[in-house]
Amino acid sequence: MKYVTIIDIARELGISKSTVSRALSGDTHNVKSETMKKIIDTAHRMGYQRNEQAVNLRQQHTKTVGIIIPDAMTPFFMTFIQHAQKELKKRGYQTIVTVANEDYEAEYEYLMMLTQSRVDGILMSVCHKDKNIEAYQQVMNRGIPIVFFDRTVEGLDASQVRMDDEIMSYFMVETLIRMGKRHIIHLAGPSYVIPAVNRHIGYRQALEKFHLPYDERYVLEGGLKFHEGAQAMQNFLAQGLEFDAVFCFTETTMVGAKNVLQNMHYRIPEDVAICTVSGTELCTFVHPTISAVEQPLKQMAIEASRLLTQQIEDPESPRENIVLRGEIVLRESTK
Amino acid sequence: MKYVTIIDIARELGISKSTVSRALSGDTHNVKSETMKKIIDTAHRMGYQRNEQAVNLRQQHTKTVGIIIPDAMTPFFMTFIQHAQKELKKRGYQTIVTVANEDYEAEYEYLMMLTQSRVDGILMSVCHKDKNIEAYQQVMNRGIPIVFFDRTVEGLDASQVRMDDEIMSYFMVETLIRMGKRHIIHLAGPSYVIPAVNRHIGYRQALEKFHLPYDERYVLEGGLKFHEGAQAMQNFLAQGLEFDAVFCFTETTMVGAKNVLQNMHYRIPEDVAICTVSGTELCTFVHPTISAVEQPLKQMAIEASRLLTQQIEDPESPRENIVLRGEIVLRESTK
DNA sequence: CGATATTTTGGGAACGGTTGCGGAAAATGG
DNA sequence: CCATTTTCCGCAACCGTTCCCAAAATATCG
Repeated sequence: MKYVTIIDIARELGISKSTVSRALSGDTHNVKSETMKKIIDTAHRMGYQRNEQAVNLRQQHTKTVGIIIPDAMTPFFMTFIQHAQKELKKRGYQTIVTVANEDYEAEYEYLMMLTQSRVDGILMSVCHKDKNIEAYQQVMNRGIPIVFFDRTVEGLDASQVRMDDEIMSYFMVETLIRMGKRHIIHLAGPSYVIPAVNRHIGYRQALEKFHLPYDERYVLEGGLKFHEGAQAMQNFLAQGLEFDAVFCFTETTMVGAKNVLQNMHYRIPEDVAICTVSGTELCTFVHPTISAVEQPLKQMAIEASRLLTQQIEDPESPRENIVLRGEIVLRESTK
Repeated sequence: MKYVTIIDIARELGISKSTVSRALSGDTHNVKSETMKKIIDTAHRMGYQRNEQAVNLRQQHTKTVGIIIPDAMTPFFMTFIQHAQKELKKRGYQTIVTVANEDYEAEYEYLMMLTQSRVDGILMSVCHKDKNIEAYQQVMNRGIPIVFFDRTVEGLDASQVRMDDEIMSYFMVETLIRMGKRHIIHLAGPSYVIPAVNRHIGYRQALEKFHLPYDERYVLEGGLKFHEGAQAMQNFLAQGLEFDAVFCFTETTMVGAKNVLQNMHYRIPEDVAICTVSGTELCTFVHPTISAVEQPLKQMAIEASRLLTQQIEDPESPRENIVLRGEIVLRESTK
């Protein structure tokens, strides 16, 4: 019913809690190996588990980092988190992950909750590129480092890790064009998410490079969720415009759009090619499999974790803006 | 750089920290409203945030519950967690979620980590029905309640929440039979996960009820992961047996099997009907949409949270074994 | 107005660890 | 065998709160 403490162990052995503490933290230099063994044995026997709260209070750090993501349903974030947790653990940090669910007010609350729990640093992908910047700044001013990944933020003195979205989008669209596609829809994302705007830029640049007209009617605001992608596609279809390819800014809305197309009996890839940025394993689960720009998720997670722990351990360490190279994987949807 | 404490506030105002503490915890009965106002104002002005570690240490509880799930990639668990977090928050508890990744040794480690962090209770879906039972028992003996959901465990004096798997599976297979299907494959799960065995039972009962032969060759051990489902399907196909429907024990492996079928140009539902237990939104994302038994996820999360907090607050409160009713949703894959 | 009741405040011991400092005991050296 | 160094251990302060108890301030009443 009650947890055993070092005092219990000390009493059991008739020694002081200082010695017990030292032994349990492996201070071989200051406690006789014989005593050490005795202490460790009884600690084990009594089922001792260090009280993290007490240690944190005393040490003035928690050895845990908070992670805030906008969405838990996209495999992208979940995979990132798995990698980050692994890397962070390797570096001696626990993680608390929170999901803002695309709601920047919830994001703000989680941010406060995490600082209140005294996390040593925060890894985050933001809901909205400007809504909470003052809050981010405030947290950083208090000495809690934040590293942003993927859905980053502008004008803050913080480290960031992201993919080369413009370039990869450019290449993806170029691929479509070289396949002979001439009426390429861009299922874009909201203008308040930075990767969305970068991917839109890449799309536009590719069209320009190949002297194809840039037509606003072919740029769909597809939101972030499955049903928004579907809705956008339906709206486009209602206009009756000619098209032969869809370039999506992200996987989730791509699936929505794809479903609408298939329900209308468009054949993929015969009638219309589809591809997306930020594809994950999900692109191989659906039918047909989808060509995608894959993010170097693991590397992103590792770099972000490195940057964060580095800055936790040395607040003066320089901020870095890391842009990683994505990779195009062609599948059935663009045959 | 440093957090402000109640002592800083007390010093600023020339009063004692006791009074500040009382004011900040809203003890209107013991502090003059005037003083209260003054304290709250300066606390706000100085950017005070309560140190949770200190409070936890003092209060001997953390007001947080740990959640352990076997997998983060299945929408089922993610959705459950979202609901549980919401409900738990409503009841005044924070959550720490950990993902064991189908590895019971990792699960054990997370269990230890959570008790070390002194969570007040644990909500979990296990990796393996027997591997860690002594550990669960041990944790519960220490007075930390555990409530199991979905992938439950046998022979423990713990509350559990799950769906009526046998019955729903029975009905789903019955539906298939009534449609005229006579060679129904069961893509089963590992025998160490309880819902998998229950769903298998339901399948078998339906066959018996309708006097269809139960043939071991039609029961595929499909594992838990996408590729395992695909592999199992491929193995079955290699045997060249006749079949007209597939009843899957879970969504993830269903998608794997479905892809194999579609790659082999089986038409769904014309050539073969497909359906699954534990379907989520994902079943509406794929093409064609998939008939499924849907779990009352929200209700499961609410019940589990209620049971857990109840037991945290009153250790003597009786254990409950809640079996919730699932719902069959017919879609394109069984037309 | 003094006595008593009530409200409001302050002092200080916990909670469970860590750690600098000093002293006792043991080891080493001459 | 004594002086000196080294090893090992205990004392006590501290981290930021809460909360019991007593003291102080204020209100109530005959």
